[in-house]
This record gives sequence, structure tokens and C-alpha cells, in this order.
Amino acid sequence: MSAERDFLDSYDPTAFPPVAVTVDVVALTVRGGVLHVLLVERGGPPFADRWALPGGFVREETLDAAAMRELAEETGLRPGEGPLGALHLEQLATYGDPGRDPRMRVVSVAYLAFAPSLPDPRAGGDAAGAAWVPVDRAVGLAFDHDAILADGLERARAKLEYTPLATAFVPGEFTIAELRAVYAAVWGEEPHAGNFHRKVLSVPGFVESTGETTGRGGERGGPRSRLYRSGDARLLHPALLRPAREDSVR
Amino acid sequence: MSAERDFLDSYDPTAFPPVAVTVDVVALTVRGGVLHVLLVERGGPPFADRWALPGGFVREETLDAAAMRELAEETGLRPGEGPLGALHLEQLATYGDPGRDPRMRVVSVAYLAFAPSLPDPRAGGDAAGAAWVPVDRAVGLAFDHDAILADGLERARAKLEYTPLATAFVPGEFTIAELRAVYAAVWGEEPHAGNFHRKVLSVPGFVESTGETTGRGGERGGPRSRLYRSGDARLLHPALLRPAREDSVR
DNA sequence: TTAATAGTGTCTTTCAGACAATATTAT
DNA sequence: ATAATATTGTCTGAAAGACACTATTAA
Repeated sequence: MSAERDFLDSYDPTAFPPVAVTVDVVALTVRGGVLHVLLVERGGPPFADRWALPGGFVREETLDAAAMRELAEETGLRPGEGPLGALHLEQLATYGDPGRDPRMRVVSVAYLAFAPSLPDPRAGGDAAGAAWVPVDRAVGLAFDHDAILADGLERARAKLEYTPLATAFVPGEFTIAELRAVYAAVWGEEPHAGNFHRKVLSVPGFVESTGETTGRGGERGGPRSRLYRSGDARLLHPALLRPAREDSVR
Repeated sequence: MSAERDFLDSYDPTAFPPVAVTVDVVALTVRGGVLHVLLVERGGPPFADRWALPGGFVREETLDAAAMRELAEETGLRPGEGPLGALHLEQLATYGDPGRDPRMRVVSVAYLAFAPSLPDPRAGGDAAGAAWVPVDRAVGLAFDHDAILADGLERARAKLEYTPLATAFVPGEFTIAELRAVYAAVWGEEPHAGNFHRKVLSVPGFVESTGETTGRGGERGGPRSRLYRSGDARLLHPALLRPAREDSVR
């Protein structure tokens, strides 16, 4: 193709060694009150038998589509079908340090996904296994995936503050307590139940009532909860701020 | 190289056509109370004679280094030398739609830079010209650079709220009024002078006093201003919130 | 003298957070 | 009955925003 030749010929080819572009996905969910991340076990070198974020090469598709495809392959679900239809997916950041992959220059576009509780994944593609792992135990990952995961977690924590993202972690209809459990799992800190309840209902467009209630109260008693679904707000105003840790400010 | 061969052989090569990785930089500054972006005029096709964001191929270097290098080439300044030492540079997002470059698949990692007022750039590299352009007039750019610029502006507006980023737009010593002019230029809205003044001084670590004042008052009168330098806070707490536009929330 | 602007004071409203109170339900 | 939990009420202090006021300086 001539246009491509002209393009490449106008630069010193040795100055631009081949580069591979991949996507990696930090997929988060809350299971039993604990924040989990989707990991795959690597079948071959490098980092054989180590856990890693799901990901793979970008094909003739948009970056967003590549991330969605990789995620669907690992979870065994097709996009738009089942719970993945409600999935939230956004670009996180791009990691391209020379040497981050020992084989060649690989630039990886990382994505962040939030899903309601999903079934255990099946192994897909070249991965030996796949599992939802509590984020506390997701350490020692392959490549620079520890850093990518850390960045994803920080993004998730921040986005809970000023967007209605928490609703992406719960089913279509949910109680305020379920929403509160999401904040507790992601922030690692239980918000005050009474204040949280009033706050959520007072933010315009965060949630809207279904008029229904749960079929029964909690396991150890208590009244039935009202059910809500996600509202139409894209930003929470005023925001639900995390308690400020003084040391994180400086 | 055998490791690379194994790597590439394990995939269908026709499924992964060659990809180029570039960086593009949205460099912002405030000149005369107006927000400007650094643009270059393209010398050849595609988009010949159109304006574009400065950028280029990533070499054997980190993505951050590539962005800094491209910026230095366009401004004619070397990193760490002169005002570029105080430059703030952060990754913005990555753009990789097939077809965004008509010649071949190009994945571009966009960066956002904030600089104090800099001299007019010299043309560098293959660019026919380079200039600081008011963001209002930076439309009809090459490739998908209109969208990248829009994303960069939104990021800049948001970051002024909760980080001390505004200090990256002013010289090392500055007055509260100069800082206010940055917010006015980026937000397109003049904060209330009295409230802004009190607010900036009340946020811990935002600015610290130098004990000095300006040599003289304003051009049309008024007292001398006290001078401040940037403080040690990395986050503003509480934040300086933009007036919420109701329509942007939904 | 006049106009402009830095910096401060004051008041109102909103909101976060602590804590209490009430109502409902499983065991 | 008892314990747990949803939901609501009340109070305090922080903070935003409107507005007024004083002091200082260039022209």
C-alpha cells in the first residue's frame, strides 16, 4: 500500500522498532461484601503460572471493543447478553514502559470494568484458569499488573464519590443497604447507615423508587427495604465524599 | 530474536496488522487572560495545511518521556531547563479507532500539559509552523484532535477543582488575582474576588506566603498585592467547586 | 480627587456527620 | 420477647456564596 509506504519511509525505520498494542482489563465486582478482581492464570512464559489481568491483542476494532471482547471471552458471556449488558467499561490509562514485557515493546491500554456479581468465570483463550480474587490477595501479578490494578482501584474509589457508579455493582433493583455495601467494600470503610440513606435519596437523579419492597426483611430481622433502580444522573451533586485521610492530601 | 519469534508465532499474524504508537500533547497556557493551546501546522498530507496537536512516534523511551520530548521540540525548550522545569505533564487518554489515521492503524497516547506563559514556539521537526492558539479558535483540527482537545479541556477544568494545578499556569511567585485569572480563563467564568481570595488562603497547603508584595499596584490603581508560591498540598481539601451547571449533571 | 482593586467582615443557606428515636420484622 | 435493621428526626459545625466595607494606590 503506497500511502503506508510513504508514511513509513518518511521516518528512519530503525528508530521505530515494532510495537504491539494490547488491552488489559481491571474488572471489579463485589461478592459477599468483598471487592474482587477478575484474574487469569498464565499458561506459558513469561510469568508462567502467575496471575495476571485478562487481556490480549487489539484487532481490527476500537480499543473499547477490544476490551469488551477480552472481558467477554474470560467471563464466558457475550456483550449485551445477560448481566454484561449493564456492565460499565471505561478506559483507565496506558502503560508502555520499555521492558514491561520482556519479549518486545508492548503498549497496553488498560480498562476498568464494574459488574454486578457474576458467576465464576470459565477459562478462556490461552489462560490456564480464571477466577474472581479478593483485591487484598491480588498481589504479585505478572508484568506491571500490580500497578495497573492499584491505579484501577484508586479510580474506582474516586468515581464512587462523584458519579452513580456504585449502581453498576448491584442488580437492576436494589436496596439502599446493598448500595451502602458497595461503598463499604470499595472504600474499605462502612458509611454511617442513617446519614448514607438520607444522602443517597437527597442527591437528584442518583436513584429512583420502584414503589416495591423486598419480599422479606434481613436474615436476622428488621423491616423490609424499599427497592430502587438507578436514576438518570451522570454526576452526583453534591458528591458523596470519602472521609479525607489527612496523609493522602499532601 | 527467538523470544520475540515465539511470541509472534503463537498468534495468527494476519489478525494483528502493524500498529504505530504515537503521543499527542494538549499543551495549555494562559496568555492575557485567555486559555491557549499549542498547535502545529501540518506540512504534508494527510490534512496538509491543517492545524494539529503536536506529537510524534514513540521511540525507545517511556510514554512520558516521549510526550516531554515532543513538547520540548515544539517549544524549542529542553526539559528541566527554563520554565519547562515547572511544567506539569500527565497522561490524558488513548485514542485508537481504526481509521482515525487514513494511512495505517495508529494508536495515540494523548498527554495534557500545563505551562506558565511561554514565548512563541519555533517550528520544529516536520511542522510547517507552531503557535499558541486561543482554545475558542482551535477547531477543525486534523485527525480526531478536536475530540482530544475537548477531553483535555474537560480534564483541565475538573482538575482545577480538586488539585492545586492552577499554580502550574503562573510563575513561581504570584498574586491571588493572578491565580483567579487562571480559574477565570479555564472555567470561562470569573470567580467572586472576595470569596475566592478567602477560599484559596483557607485551603491547607494550596499556597504559602512569601512575605513580599508586588512592586506596585494595578494598572488603574489599587493596593499592592501580597505574593505567594505554591504550597505542598497535592489535593485541595475542601475543593474549589465550579458552579454546577444543572444540564451537565444529567 | 477619582476609580480600581486587595483584602476582610458578616450573614444566610446548604450540607456533612454525630447521634437519637421510631417502626418493622426474623428468630 | 429480643435483636436487628430500615428509615426518619434533630442538632452542630463546616463551608459556599452573596454582599458590604475598608484600605491602598495609579492616574
